[in-house]
Amino acid sequence: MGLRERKKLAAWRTIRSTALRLINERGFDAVSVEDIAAEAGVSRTTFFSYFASKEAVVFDLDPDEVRQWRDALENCRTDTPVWEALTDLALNLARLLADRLPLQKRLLEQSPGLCRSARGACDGFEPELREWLGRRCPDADDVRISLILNTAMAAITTAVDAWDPDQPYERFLELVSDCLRWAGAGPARATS
Amino acid sequence: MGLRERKKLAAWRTIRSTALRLINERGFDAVSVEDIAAEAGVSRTTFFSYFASKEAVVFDLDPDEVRQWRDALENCRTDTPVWEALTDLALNLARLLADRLPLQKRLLEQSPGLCRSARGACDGFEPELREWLGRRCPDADDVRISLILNTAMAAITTAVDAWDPDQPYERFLELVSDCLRWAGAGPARATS
DNA sequence: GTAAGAACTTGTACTCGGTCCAGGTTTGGG
DNA sequence: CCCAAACCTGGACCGAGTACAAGTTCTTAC
Repeated sequence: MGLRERKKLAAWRTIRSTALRLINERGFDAVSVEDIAAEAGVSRTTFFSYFASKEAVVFDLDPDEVRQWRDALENCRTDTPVWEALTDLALNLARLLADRLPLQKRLLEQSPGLCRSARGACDGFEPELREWLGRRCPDADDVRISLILNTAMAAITTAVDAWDPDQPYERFLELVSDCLRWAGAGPARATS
Repeated sequence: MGLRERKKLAAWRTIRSTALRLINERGFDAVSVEDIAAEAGVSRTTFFSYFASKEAVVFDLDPDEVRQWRDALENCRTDTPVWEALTDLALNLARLLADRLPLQKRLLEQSPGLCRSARGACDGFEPELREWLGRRCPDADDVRISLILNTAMAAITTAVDAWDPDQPYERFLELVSDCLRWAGAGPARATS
């Protein structure tokens, strides 16, 4: 890894941690991109060369995390039913994000403007997950694949919504697991 | 209905139809709020007093449609299983939106910026639907209610995504119906 | 070691969405 | 007919995001 790459990663992390600190202190809407850039010792333009939007600085994954996530996708067991494997992946991901998710959830609660883009944050995982699913269920058509994906996303979203970030993280993992189990079993059966 | 209200509704409809015409001609990103306001013979400020955002002018419901939707919610049969009733509601809503949905879908395809807010458009129905669901399943806890709601939304979203707006609208209704049936039955069972 | 060139940063200027407000106009009720 | 409330308007303002030209720093090939 050359000097250039190392510097880039360092800059990325500086900007991100600075941003999270400021936003944590003052709230998302009360911090401008200028504030973040200035405090991180970088220009506004540079900020936008690292993050596609102000929201992205809250939701983007660290390159390390991306690598771990890809590994999890690769080394996923193939002998279990799809929905179980999907649940494992989700729990895996949840553990991967344990550091930042409580903060993110707190931010979501206090500034509704972020909620919209939170949806978009999940979309980052979508293409790879879809490809994985396609490999995993070669006989399913596109609509079914999308449906499985979107249902799983909905379950995870529900877990995030329902979770109180002051509760221990274990509680969140339970929620993810529960929601996926319920969704997997089908809402039509569970209700009168 | 007084003159004031009638004028307001007329203005709402003028702005909306003007906006849809322009956006349809030039694309969402190539039309500014100024353009819309000017063409509708109204000021920019007034535009924002009618619509909360530029996206809203594409997705907001006509007051008439809102009334019809509320009616559908009220007069919903209570003797069928919840998921079936929910499916009926969705199909009802889909028929209600038959006029504009093809256009909306075409816009979604061509300008990805709209996709984000499309999610938010569904959120408009959420509070009332949630209340309806709560009345319908008094013994379910909040998380379960959310899960049912979000799963249904995911199914509908999937149907919208999968639908080609050049296909007849009947095809879309089928997709909605199919997606809700599959999601209701549970993705865990349908897959290996 | 150095020179050419790619990659990165920066300031500036611009567009556009969205908010705020003060003042003018219209409408409805009494 | 008149007053108060509701409505519309222009203008000023803020912040996100983009474009670009000029400057700086790293890489690489010689």
